[in-house]
Amino acid sequence: MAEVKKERKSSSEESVKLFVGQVPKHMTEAQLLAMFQEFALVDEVNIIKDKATRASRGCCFVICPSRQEADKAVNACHNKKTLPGASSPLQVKYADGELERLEHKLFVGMLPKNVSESEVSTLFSKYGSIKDLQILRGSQQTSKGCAFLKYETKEQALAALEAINGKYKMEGSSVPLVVKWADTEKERQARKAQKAQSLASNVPINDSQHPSLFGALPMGYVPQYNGYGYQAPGTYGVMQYRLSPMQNQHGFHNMIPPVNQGNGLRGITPDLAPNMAPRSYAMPPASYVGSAYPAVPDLQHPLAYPGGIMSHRPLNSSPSSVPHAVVSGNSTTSFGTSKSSGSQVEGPPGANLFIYHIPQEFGDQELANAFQAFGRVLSAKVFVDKATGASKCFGFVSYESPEAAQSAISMMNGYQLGGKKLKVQLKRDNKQNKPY
DNA sequence: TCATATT
Repeated sequence: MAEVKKERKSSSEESVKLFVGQVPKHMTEAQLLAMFQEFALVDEVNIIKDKATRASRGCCFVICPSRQEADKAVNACHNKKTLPGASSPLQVKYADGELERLEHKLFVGMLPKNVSESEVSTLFSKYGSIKDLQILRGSQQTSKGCAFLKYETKEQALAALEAINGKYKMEGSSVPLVVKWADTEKERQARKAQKAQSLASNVPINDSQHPSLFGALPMGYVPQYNGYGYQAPGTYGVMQYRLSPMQNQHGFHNMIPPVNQGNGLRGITPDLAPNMAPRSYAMPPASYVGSAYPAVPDLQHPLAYPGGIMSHRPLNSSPSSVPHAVVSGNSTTSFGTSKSSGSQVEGPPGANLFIYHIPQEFGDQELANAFQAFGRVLSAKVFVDKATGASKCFGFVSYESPEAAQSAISMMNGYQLGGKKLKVQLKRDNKQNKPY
């Protein structure tokens, strides 16, 4: 019955969660706690673990009782200490969403374009002292009709949110203001990635695979995900249809291949239309298509390039979507059939490669396929941009043996693939000779 | 252009 006092500091309003990277996988929470407590008050350490294997993912959360203590930990440790076994210094920063939560930042939408900062300020000052306010503006300083706003306290922000959101119309406006908590950095990135994704996959692809997207719409209407980099007033992230003349003229309409205009022809898939491959790479002789290629590593053209067959979907290719050309034949070494999931398995010293100038559309699977002729591929990883999902065009391949790696280097280094020459070399090893 | 990982 009696009020239960907050039992844990770690769940209180003012506590701060830090994200810590470059944590050796063998370290325990107790060890980390002891280490961080040398620099700041710490309530708790949680190692972030793989959901399936429960193994450490090499990072953790640190809960500090206040922002001040959290800052002490950041200042003392971030980029300043390298733990034994780690390859680079500790990364210590506010966990995703913490800064936003701490700053109680509000988004205000549906502002009339002609209202000024001071008018907004006057309205919102009724609920507390405003620490920061900016109306978002375009290139000619024209208002975008929304603003970000910070109060001194969360209570003030909440009071304003509840009093104004959906209830208050500014002078001359027929719609009420929208007030909500600002998106976190992570939510923005997610939206950005989704946008990049739809641009990459919808626009250049022939519509036969996306009938639901365009089939029922009047010409000139394209689906948009919430257009802006922030909340569109009143939409809350829901798909909506907007007229987009720019995309109609230059983006979407002109991308439809002539053969598909006006005749309602569907079902021409990229697979059957080799002329629609986005780029032309040196293709293996036709007789090799359908077998694992190369069967013999010392061919002139050691690659089975999947171009024109699967390259439209590099980002979410899965073993089942990988066509014939690359997985059959002699491969006891097929990447897809061995353990390929989860964390990167590293081979013995000298068996791990760093590869640069990987074609943009290669994913992990394509990389593995390209290198499987030289030995069993333990893992293959192409690095991608976190926000956009686009390949960074470099990656790693690990073999069981250094001999395989050497063979791959001699065959593949300098090999021209998609306009650029691959650079294939042994991966650097940062933590080779660690002290006992 | 060398493993960046957010329970």
